[in-house]
Amino acid sequence: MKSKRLQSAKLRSAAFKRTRADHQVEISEDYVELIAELIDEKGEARGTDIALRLGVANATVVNTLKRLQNQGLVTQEPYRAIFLTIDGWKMAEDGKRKHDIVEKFLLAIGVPEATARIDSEGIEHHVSTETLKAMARFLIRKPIN
Amino acid sequence: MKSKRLQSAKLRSAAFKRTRADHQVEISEDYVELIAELIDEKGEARGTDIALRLGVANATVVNTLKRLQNQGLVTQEPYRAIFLTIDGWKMAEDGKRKHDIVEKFLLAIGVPEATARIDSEGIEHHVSTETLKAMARFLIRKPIN
DNA sequence: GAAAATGTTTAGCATAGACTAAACTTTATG
DNA sequence: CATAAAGTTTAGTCTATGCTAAACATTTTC
Ligand SMILES: [Mn+2]
Ligand SMILES: [Mn+2]
Ligand SMILES: [Mn+2]
Ligand SMILES: [Mn+2]
Repeated sequence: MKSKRLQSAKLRSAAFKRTRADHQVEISEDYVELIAELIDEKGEARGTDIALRLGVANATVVNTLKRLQNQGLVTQEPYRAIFLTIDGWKMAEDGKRKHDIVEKFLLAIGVPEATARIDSEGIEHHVSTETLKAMARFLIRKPIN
Repeated sequence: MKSKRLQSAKLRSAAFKRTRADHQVEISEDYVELIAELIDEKGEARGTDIALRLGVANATVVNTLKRLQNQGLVTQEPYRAIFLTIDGWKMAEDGKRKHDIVEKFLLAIGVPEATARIDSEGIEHHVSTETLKAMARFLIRKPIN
């Protein structure tokens, strides 16, 4: 009982710290995933399309892309389309895989399609490898009915 | 086919917008839930304990509590404990209920305990009423084994 | 009850992510 | 090919969340 009390602050803060860490990479993940999507769909990713799909202002995209470039996830030149680096592609693919599993999993437990699309956009970033595995296991055993 | 394309930017941005909205209330939810927890456990909530459990600096807690006070979620006086308003209690209780369902649900699909504790801290804020219902349904049908 | 320990606030700073408005560049159109 | 439209960047601002270091207040201890 006492040991549980004593550890509880440390245990508790570990969870909050993980959530804060998740939030730091969340935007990067969404951007690269979206850029990959646009390249796949339209052949190239332009700032305007990113802004439109994210629902943010153009200037916000310009700002964030600068950071992604500093992080080595994208390359860009003025007035040109945006490209992903090797690291960017890797993050995009991992992100898409995770996103798909989470969304399909929500559908499998009976969440309506529109809601699954919306909720998975936020949930995906807080799902650890172990939870993702559990979701994937569930999907194998009990596919979408 | 075309209509899907046309709607896709709007549909896509709706999901991102919801996630951004979730993030705006996330910290408030975690704070009031934690404050309720401390009051329950120790009889009162002090800044230091909040900081310790969240894993942030004391000054950060002071800052954030000012905002929560402006939002009408807490009341406080210098060098005194922190209290929840009616609205604060409501948010804390709703938050705890949601958090519990998410955590138990993760356990039910086979996520290890430590991981369920950590992941639920982030996931809880992105779970809509419908998804929460689906999780609750699942728990009734298939309780933790 | 004075000194030390603990708790709390203030001050100053940094980064991320959002916005609007204005400037500039590229592309399309008449 | 000149002008209009569309796309992109820059500049300036705001809020939220975090930090450290220093000041201040309360509580405990001797
Ligand atoms: Mn997302
Ligand atoms: Mn919670
Ligand atoms: Mn939380
Ligand atoms: Mn989140």
